[in-house]
Amino acid sequence: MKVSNYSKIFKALSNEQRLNIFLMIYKQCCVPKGSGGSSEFKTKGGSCCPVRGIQAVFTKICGCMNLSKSTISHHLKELQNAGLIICEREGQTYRCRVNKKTLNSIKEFLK
Amino acid sequence: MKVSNYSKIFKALSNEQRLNIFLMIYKQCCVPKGSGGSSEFKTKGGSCCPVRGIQAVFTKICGCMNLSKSTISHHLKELQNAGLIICEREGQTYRCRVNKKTLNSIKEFLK
DNA sequence: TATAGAGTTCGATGGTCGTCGAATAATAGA
DNA sequence: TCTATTATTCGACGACCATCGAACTCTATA
Repeated sequence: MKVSNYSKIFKALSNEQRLNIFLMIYKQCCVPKGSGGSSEFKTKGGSCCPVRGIQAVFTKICGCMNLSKSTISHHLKELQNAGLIICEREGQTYRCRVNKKTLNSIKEFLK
Repeated sequence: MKVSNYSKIFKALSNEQRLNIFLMIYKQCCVPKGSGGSSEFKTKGGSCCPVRGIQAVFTKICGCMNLSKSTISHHLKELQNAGLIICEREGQTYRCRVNKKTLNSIKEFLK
């Protein structure tokens, strides 16, 4: 993979909100709203519900973040373009999962 | 480490030129000028000289990239702010090395 | 102290990014 | 086919980023 490709991947992860979305998909759970001060990324058991299985859904992500739908749609597209996630329509909803191939090549790159 | 911290690190690596500088320091060698098309990051034996030891120097970096001194200075600062490299003045020159601690925490983060 | 070399800071500029709301498209079910 | 729900696209806008050249500072040495 070219250097420019890796920089694209890093760019996709360089926005905090987008990184949160990625982690949400990665961990199949939601970030607490306004958790800026916490010292670690945490799962929340309250109003933000974990997503079953290996896939997170657009609507769930929207419900967990203070961002408009259009912004989240945009961020998901960026993550897809970078090859970090794979998304599929499933009826009316939209399911996303992490692309482990890309994740592995970053790990390899940083070795 | 906070999510926002990781996004900062990724941001530092999100610019292709800056990533090249980082790799140059990481690999203690220089990128060939205009190697955009190559499929991999390569060392060049020609006009771009490898830097001895574990440290790369400002001037060497300048000599290997088509960027102004001020731009390179700026990029080095960004890499420092992200904690990716450690720089020290040594007389008239400037030596940089990779901060392995940060590199390790990214690896851990992506695990 | 004068000079040269090495790196930094500053201000400007064109380009990209993150975000929004509104309008639109796609789908499922009544 | 009508309606509600879900997601996408569009246009706008302010903020941030990458880059440059010029001016500056710092250090070593003649």
